[in-house]
Amino acid sequence: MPPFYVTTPIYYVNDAPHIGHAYCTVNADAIARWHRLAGDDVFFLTGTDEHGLKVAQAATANGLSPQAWTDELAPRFAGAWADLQIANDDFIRTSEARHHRTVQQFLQRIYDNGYIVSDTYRGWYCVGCEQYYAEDELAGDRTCPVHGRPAEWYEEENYFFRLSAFQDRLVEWFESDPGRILPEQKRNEALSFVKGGLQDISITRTSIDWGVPVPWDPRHVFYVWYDALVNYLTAIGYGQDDDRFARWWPAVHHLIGKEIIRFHCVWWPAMCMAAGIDPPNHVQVHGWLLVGGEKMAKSKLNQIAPGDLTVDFGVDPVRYHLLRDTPLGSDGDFSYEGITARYNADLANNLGNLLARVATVVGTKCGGVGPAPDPASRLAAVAAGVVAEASGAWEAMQPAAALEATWRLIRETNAALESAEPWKHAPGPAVDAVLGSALESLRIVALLASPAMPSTCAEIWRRLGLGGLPEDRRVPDDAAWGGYPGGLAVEKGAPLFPRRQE
RNA sequence: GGCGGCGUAGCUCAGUCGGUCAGAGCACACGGCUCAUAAUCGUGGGGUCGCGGGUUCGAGUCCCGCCGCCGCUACCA
Repeated sequence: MPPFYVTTPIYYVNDAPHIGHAYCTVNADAIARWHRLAGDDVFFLTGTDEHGLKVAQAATANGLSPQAWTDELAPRFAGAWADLQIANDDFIRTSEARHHRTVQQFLQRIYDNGYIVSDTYRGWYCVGCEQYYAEDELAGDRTCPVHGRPAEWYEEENYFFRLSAFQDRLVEWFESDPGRILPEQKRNEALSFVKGGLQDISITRTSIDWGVPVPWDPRHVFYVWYDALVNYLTAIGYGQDDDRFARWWPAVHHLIGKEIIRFHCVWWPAMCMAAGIDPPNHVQVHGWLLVGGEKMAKSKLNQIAPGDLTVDFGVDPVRYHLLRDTPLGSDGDFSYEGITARYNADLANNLGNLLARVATVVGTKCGGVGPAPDPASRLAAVAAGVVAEASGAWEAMQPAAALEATWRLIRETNAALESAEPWKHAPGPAVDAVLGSALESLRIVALLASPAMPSTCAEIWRRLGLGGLPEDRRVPDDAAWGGYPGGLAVEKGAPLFPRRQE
């Protein structure tokens, strides 16, 4: 089985989980589920980023140690993902011992290779913020934009990563495979940044101690980004289990938001090179899920918690909407009108209603026993085309396109019923052929849509009378026309997606 | 300022190498059906493919200019 390693960024634990986080995580989950369905050996990783000044400050403000503080916060993310039926294989926290060990090993290696050097960091520093500011970030008279008091000129001995040494190799990496960073626009953005020249980066801090200690100089801790990125290696046994590491690396797919392109497409591959391992195979960049045209932010009070939506719409409809309405790469704008429209059109009217009408007619014309599909049905060709298109789209990390293709089979099946009108005819082979084919379409839809809506598709599977779960099947083999055996008891059940008013 | 991108039906968007490319879904209108969650099916778009030039037998699809919008231009988790 080919290895398929997919990651989300580790989320900064000081944030509350919101649908922007959920957007990325659900996409990664659906893609992971698709690859499991395709028979790949999948490892899906997410987690939390817990170091850094702001976390330490928040902990202090709450009268807790940073560790105790993050122990309280991390489960909010893990819990949010459990609620959304996210099937991650591991959940990593950067404060874990295993991660500290890997960071130290990895960065020691880079140090030994001569790519981390001691140098002096100079800049305008605000004591209140405990932070450096670039010249143009400061207000008039070089005052801190937050505190309004003058920043001070500081010089600090720091360790620097020699990013500048990797410009040529990074360009080579970018150009060795046009699919390295997708979509192409983001790739070009990152590439032009690299071509514009790279400076060395300060990667350690002495001002705080909530972080991973620098092994060769314990007065320092690593700057959060330099420890955070390494999580992708920690979880697959870097330095601990060489066979395991070799199985998953560099066959990785990093799913990230556009705001962290530089870290993942420039710093990270360079760090890997410096440590003597291959850079990641693929970085998939997604846009932002906006609310009212703006990025969600604590300060704007426009964050929407996933739980607020799932209580109202259900888990699978929320997952479906996130996957279907915002293709990876572009920004999306979340709205209740948007999710409601999608819910009614695609889930209630098309999918839910199709299952209901077919189940009813199977009940009246076939005594509730689902007939076998017609091998010569017009839908067979439609289904084959849909399977091919949806598969291609999932492979290309385009869940929206995959689902759009899948829904074409639903529409065609509704149309086929309309033209055959089995409810008007006496029971018999002709009616059986039409209804069996409709059931077969639903079976294939349940298979293809299961990465997006695992619970719903399992329920459809069950109502069709099929044993096991869609996720136990394999594509493309089990998506071939004719897989529905017939002779199974079909259950109508309550509406899968009750239509929503307004 | 520099580099890059975008501007196609009311809405969200597809449109590979220039020649049925003027499309899909939603919304809307009309008609059919009444098995189904007032769901579904069919039919309907006089859209200057941002504006103006150019190349070509022929351009959303290539070139130039203009207008409008957006992203990046480093040490922020």
